[in-house]
Amino acid sequence: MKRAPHHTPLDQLAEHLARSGQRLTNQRKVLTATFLEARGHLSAEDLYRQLLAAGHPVSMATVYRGLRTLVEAGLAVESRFVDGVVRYEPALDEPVHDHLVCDECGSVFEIENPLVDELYDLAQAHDGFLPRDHRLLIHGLCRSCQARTDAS
Amino acid sequence: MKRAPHHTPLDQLAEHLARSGQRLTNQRKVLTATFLEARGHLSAEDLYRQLLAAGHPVSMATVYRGLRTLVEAGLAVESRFVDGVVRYEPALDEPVHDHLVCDECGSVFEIENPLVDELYDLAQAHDGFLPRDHRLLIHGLCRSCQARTDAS
DNA sequence: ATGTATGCAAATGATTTGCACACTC
DNA sequence: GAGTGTGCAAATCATTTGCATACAT
Repeated sequence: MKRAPHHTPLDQLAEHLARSGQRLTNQRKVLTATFLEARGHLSAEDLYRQLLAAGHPVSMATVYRGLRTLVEAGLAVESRFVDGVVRYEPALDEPVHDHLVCDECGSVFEIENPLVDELYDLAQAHDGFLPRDHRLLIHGLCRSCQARTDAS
Repeated sequence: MKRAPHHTPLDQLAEHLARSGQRLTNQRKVLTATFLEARGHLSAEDLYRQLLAAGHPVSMATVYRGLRTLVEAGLAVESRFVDGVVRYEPALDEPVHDHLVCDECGSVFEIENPLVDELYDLAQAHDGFLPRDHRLLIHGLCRSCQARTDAS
C-alpha cells in the first residue's frame, strides 16, 4: 500500500501537529526537510551539524525535541545502536529492514529481512508472546574491511 | 562441546587473569560469584545493589570494571537494551539466544533461534558482508500482559 | 617490593529539562 | 493575546577515568 499521492511528509507532520495542538514552526519545517534529505541513520548530533552547515542554526535541545516529534508523527523511526547512541531514519512505507554493522569502519547497511514472519512465529511459540516489533543488528565486517584485514 | 568437568567459572577467570598479568582479588571473586548466582540480565546497578545487599560493599567503578573483565574472560556477554542500559548475562556453553522484551512489564525472555544461520546467509548475500555476531530483540506483549490488556 | 586493584570523586557523553523570551495560531 | 516553541544553561543518567591508597603476587 503506497502513500496517497498528495500527502507529503510535511503534510503528515502538519496534520499530526494540528491534531495534538502543536505548531508548525520554521525550525520544525527545516529540521524535517533536512532530516528527510539526509536519509539514513542520523544521530541528533549529525542532524544538528547538518543544520548548522546548511545555515540554519538551532539548539541541540530543539533537534532532540524535533526528532521525537518526527517519531510521534510517524515520519521517523529510532533505533539505539550498540554504541549507545540513538539514530533516526525516515519511516517509509517500505518493508521493515534490519541492519548490518561493520565493526571495523562503523558503516551501517540495511537489509530487508524475509525471515521476519518466521522470527515472530518463534516468539509466539514461546509461551504465547505477542510480537509487535523487533530490532536486529548483525555485526561483522563489510567487504572492504575484510579485504583490508586480509591484506595486513 | 561441553566445558571440561573440572573447569569451574572461577578457574576460567583465574586463568584469564593469570594470562594477562592481572590479579584475582576478593572483589573479583565475590562479584563473579554473585553475578553467576543471579543469573540473567543484570545491569551494573543491579549487581551493585546485590553486592551491597549481600554485605559486600564495592564501588560502582569496581562493578563496571569487574563486568568488563568477566566479558573479557568469556564468562559474561553484554547487550545494550533499548533503554540504553547495558545488561550482562552469564555466557554459557549454549547456543546463542535472542531476547523477547515485553513492552508492558519489561520482562525479558530468552529464546533459542534456529534461524541464525539463515540470517547470516542473508548478511553474506548483501555484498559479501561477513557476519560474526548479532543482536535480536523482539518487542511485544508477554502472555500475562496480553491477558491484562484484553481484560481492561 | 612491584605493580595492579580499588574507592572516591570528578569527568564524560548523550540526552533531558527549567525558565525567560519569541513566535504561531 | 494566549499558549506553544526555542535557546540557553544547568540537570540527569549511565558509564568512565585520574589519582592516592590498599592488596596480590
